[in-house]
Amino acid sequence: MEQTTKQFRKRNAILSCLKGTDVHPSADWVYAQLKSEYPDISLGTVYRNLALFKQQGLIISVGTVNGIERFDGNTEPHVHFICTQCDGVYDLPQISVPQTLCSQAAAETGGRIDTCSLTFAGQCSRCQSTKNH
Amino acid sequence: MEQTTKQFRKRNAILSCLKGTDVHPSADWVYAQLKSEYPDISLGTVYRNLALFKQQGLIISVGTVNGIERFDGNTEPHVHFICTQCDGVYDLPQISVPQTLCSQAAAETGGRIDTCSLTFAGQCSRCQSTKNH
DNA sequence: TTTCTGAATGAGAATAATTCCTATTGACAA
DNA sequence: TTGTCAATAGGAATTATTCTCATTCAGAAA
Repeated sequence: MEQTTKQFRKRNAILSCLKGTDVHPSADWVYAQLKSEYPDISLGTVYRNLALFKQQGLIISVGTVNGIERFDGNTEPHVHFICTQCDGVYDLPQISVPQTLCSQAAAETGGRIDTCSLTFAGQCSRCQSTKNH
Repeated sequence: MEQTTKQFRKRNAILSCLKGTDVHPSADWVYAQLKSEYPDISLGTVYRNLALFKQQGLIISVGTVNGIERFDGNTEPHVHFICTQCDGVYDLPQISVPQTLCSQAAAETGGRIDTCSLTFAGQCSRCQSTKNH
């Protein structure tokens, strides 16, 4: 962890925000969260640091949901579920991709495999139980 | 298949373009492909029909690669590999997601699951063999 | 202390993928 | 012929994201 001097206070706050939530937030969500504690934080700073963390492997991208990129502070391999109605992104911790699949993929491509992402999409239970008027 | 009257000529051409390629193209790629045969085709028409086909289930979205959405005319469940260097999207036809995983996912979410997407990312063999100067 | 250098940032401009708007055209039915 | 409706072209509008640049700050050097 970097120092907590004023120089890195916002950067650390952005990373902590990612690590401390399971909503798989967008850049704008992080920005809104930190706005109260850091009123002068800039959206550009959030984007800049998210790109940095992603490149450093401290966070991952879940992909885009409705045209907006979503991030995940949990870099352990795990499976996601996306609700196409409320745009919520959820973890499915009980499921994992068999290691054999990754090996087979590596063999089939003949190239190098860095990441693997398994994502289900549908309608979450909350949206299902909500009556659509 | 819809009629091949002039009314649907471009619409059909867009769908045929998707069905007849394995490059998992972007809207702009489709537009460029059809431009020679249909010089007055509009990019808006491509976007409009891609959205329509996606909604009708005639094509699927592979997700965004470098901020650009990529499509696939093959709607059969299959696995993808994305090269992060050349942005190429490839099929991995020898791999498939075990049906048990989908069942487990459905059980774990408690909601409804519509789609499942397994995607590997890395560097394709062609990019690997290309020397980076 | 003072000066220098480089990283981090805020603010806003710029970019670019995608969507929206409107007039036009064509197919078909009455 | 007339009316209606869907499909389209063309371009404007939107918006998530990136870029630019002046400023601030921390730490090293003098």
